Amino acid sequence: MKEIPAPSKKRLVLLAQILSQRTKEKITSVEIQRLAGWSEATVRRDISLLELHNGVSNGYDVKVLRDAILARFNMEENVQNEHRCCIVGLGKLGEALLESSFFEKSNFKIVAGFDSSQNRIELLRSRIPLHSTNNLESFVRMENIEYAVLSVDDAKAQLMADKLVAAGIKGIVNYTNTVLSVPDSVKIENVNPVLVMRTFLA
Amino acid sequence: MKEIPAPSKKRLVLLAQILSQRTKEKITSVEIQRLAGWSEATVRRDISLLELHNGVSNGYDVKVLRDAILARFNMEENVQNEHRCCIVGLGKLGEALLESSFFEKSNFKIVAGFDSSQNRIELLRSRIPLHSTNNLESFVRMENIEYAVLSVDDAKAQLMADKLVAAGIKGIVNYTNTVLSVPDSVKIENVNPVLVMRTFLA
DNA sequence: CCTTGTGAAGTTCTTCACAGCT
DNA sequence: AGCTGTGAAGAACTTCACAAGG
Repeated sequence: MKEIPAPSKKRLVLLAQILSQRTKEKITSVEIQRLAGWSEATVRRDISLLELHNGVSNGYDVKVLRDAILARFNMEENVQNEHRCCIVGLGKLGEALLESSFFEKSNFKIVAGFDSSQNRIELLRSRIPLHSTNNLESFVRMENIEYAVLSVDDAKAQLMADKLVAAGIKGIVNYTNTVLSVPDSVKIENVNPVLVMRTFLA
Repeated sequence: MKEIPAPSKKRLVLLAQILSQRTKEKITSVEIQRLAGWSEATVRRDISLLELHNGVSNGYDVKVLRDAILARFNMEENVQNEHRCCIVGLGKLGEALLESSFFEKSNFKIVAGFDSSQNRIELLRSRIPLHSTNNLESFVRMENIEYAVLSVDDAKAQLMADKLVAAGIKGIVNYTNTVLSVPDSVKIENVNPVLVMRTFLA
C-alpha cells in the first residue's frame, strides 16, 4: 500500500468529514473544490492515491469514497480500530474536552483523565476514570493509551509530555503554549488558539 | 520585505515561543533542532528569511532573535498591534476558552463572546461582553473584530462561519467537526481534537 | 459535452555542502 | 574548532493539460 503524503492525508481526513455531511449520492472534484477550497487538480490527485478507480467520468460515489478513506486510515468505528486516548490536565479546558461529544462519534475513545490535584479529581466525578498524574506513566502503559490531549499549565507541559513519551504515547494534541520536545516518532499538533492565530498574521 | 512561506512562518511563531521560555543568552541551530525537532538546516534557512545577519559564527542572540520574529509578525504586545477576537459558541468549551489565560499574555484580545441562547449569556456573566448570535454580524463589524474562535454545535458551524465572513473576519480557529466553506481570503485552522488525531493515523 | 486519472511540468520547500567569520 | 548564511541540488508537493471514458 502506497504511503500517502502528509498534506494529502490531512485533506483526505477532512474530505471524509465533508462526505459524512453530504446527502447527494455523487460528488465531483469541482464541488469539493468549492466546499473545501483545495484546487480540483489537488482533489483528484489526493483521491487517486487511494487507488479506487471509482469516479470515472461521472464524479465520485460519496459512500464508496468515504468508506475508502475511512478504511485507508483505519477510521471505521469498530472495536479493532478503536484508539485509546487520555486527557492530561483537567482544568476548565480539560474538563470541557472530557465532557465534550467530540470523541463520541469517532473511533477515538477517552479512557482516562489525569490531573495533579486530588481535589480536582474528586470534584469532577466523571463517567471516565480520573487519576493523579503521579500514576500517569504506569496507567498510560497499562491501559494501552495511544494518544493524549495535553491541557495542563504551561509550567507542567514538558514534564507531562516526557511522562507520556516514556509511556509510549504515539501522538499528543497540545493545547498549551509550550512547544514540546519529543522524539521524532511522536506526533505533535499544536492547537493552542493563540499560537494558531499567530500563524494567521503577515 | 520578503514574503515568508507558510511552513517557515509556522516554525518561526513556535520558535518565538521557545525563545520566550529560554534563560540563556545564546542559542544555536543545533539546540533549536533538539528542542523543536526541525533540522538545523531548516532552522538556519527560516531564520535567514528574517534577514538579521545576527548570528554569525556564535549562535543567535536569544533576545535579538525573538524580538525580530515578534516584529516581523507584528506580535509585540502594544496597542497598535492589538488584534481583536471573539468566541462564537459558549458551551463548556467556549466558556473554558473565554476564561482561559491563553489570550492574556498575547496581542490577541477577546473583546466579545456570542451564543445563541439568551439563558446561557445571562448565566455566564463574564468580564467580557456577551451577546446573542443574532447580532453577530453587526457586532463583529462595529467592533473591528479580526479573528474568531468557533466552538458552536456542528449544526450551526457553517451558518456562523457565513456570518463571520459577511462581517469581514480574517481568520477562524475552528474547534467544530465541520469543515467550513469560506473564501480563500479567510484563514482557517481546524483544531478539533478528533480531526487532529485522525491525521496521526497511518 | 462533462467527468476522472495521470504523465509531465512547474513550483515550493528542504537539505546539502561549504565559504567565510569568530 | 564551531558557528552561520546561502547557492545549488534534491525532494516533495501542486498544477497543467490532455487522453480516455460516459
